[in-house]
Amino acid sequence: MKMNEGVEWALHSCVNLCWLPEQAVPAAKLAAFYNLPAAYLNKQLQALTRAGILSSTPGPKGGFQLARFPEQISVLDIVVAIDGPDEAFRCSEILRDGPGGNATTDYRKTCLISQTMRTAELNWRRELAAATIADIVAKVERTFPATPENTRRWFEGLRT
Amino acid sequence: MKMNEGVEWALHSCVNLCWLPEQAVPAAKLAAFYNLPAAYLNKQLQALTRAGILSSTPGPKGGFQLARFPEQISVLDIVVAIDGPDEAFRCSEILRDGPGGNATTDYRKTCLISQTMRTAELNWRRELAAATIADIVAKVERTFPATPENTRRWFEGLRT
DNA sequence: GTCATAGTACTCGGATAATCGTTGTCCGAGTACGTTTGG
DNA sequence: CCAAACGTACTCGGACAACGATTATCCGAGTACTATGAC
Repeated sequence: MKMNEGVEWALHSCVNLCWLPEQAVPAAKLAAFYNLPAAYLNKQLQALTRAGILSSTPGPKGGFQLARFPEQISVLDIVVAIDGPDEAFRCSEILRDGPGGNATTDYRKTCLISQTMRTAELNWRRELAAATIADIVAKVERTFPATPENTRRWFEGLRT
Repeated sequence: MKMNEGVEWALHSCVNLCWLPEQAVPAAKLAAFYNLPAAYLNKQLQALTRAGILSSTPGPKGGFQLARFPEQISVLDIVVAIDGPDEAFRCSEILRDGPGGNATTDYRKTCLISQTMRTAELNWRRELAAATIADIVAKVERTFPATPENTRRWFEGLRT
């Protein structure tokens, strides 16, 4: 079980975009900040755009920027946008193929093993849905007060 | 993010083994119960054996059986045995490659994004660690009282 | 001097390979049982 | 009749392929800016 690596990149990029409001940042610059492969990060940002988390503008002075307020972007939103909506544990309803299996019943709901795995994963999703980008940004600014200004300056410096 | 499919098979097989105590059940029979590929299920049962969850005996009248009491086998134990111990979200510490990155600090602990993902996943693990095979068996017996006897009879019938 | 126009550089976007992990299969090592053979 | 040895069938165990998803890369469509030339 391995989550798509792009989730980490997307989360960090969204946090950085919070500190660069009112401007579009190209994928190449966001990638250069962490020395990431630019083309691949671009692919992830495209997924965020399709999900309505970012908005993109092509051409010179173009790039990506947040499409919503940070308070309205949950960590789960980004995970789903990059990693897909499917659950990790997928009940294949093997009880149906066993003796006494019924073709009509939905074993995803009746099977107690499925229920156990499902509720655990649902709570995981709930926790990630409660955490917003704004929360993370606030914690970073409280823990490392210099980070926002440093980040802003780094991107400004690259701009020249 | 997709969990190994064998986890579901392993969980169901362990529950079935609870109803067949004092005897070794070969992988082929456990697979036939759900029409699963026998050789591949065997592979998963091997992993459970390596983890100390099952004990195996080769030769005629051989097979697998629980190595511990069902109360001492958590769902997490089985997940870890089959799917591996690695976490789904793996912080690659990209902050180190960014400006102001330090080579000595452990960003898995300081990075707030990593913390958020980590605690959510830790809670997920905690929940699965609290659920034992005995719990699931008890719930099944309470919800479907006929299942244990039916299962036992099915395996006995195949034995002839 | 001013405006229109052509050119250029830059950006996203999707289509296209390479790599890794999961899925699936196979054959060999070892064990217990049944059978046979000698005493 | 009894016991020991042999052969056979069955099981796990790990090594070996096939498939699919993730990872990575590249080129084309479109846009805004810039430079140039005509009026």
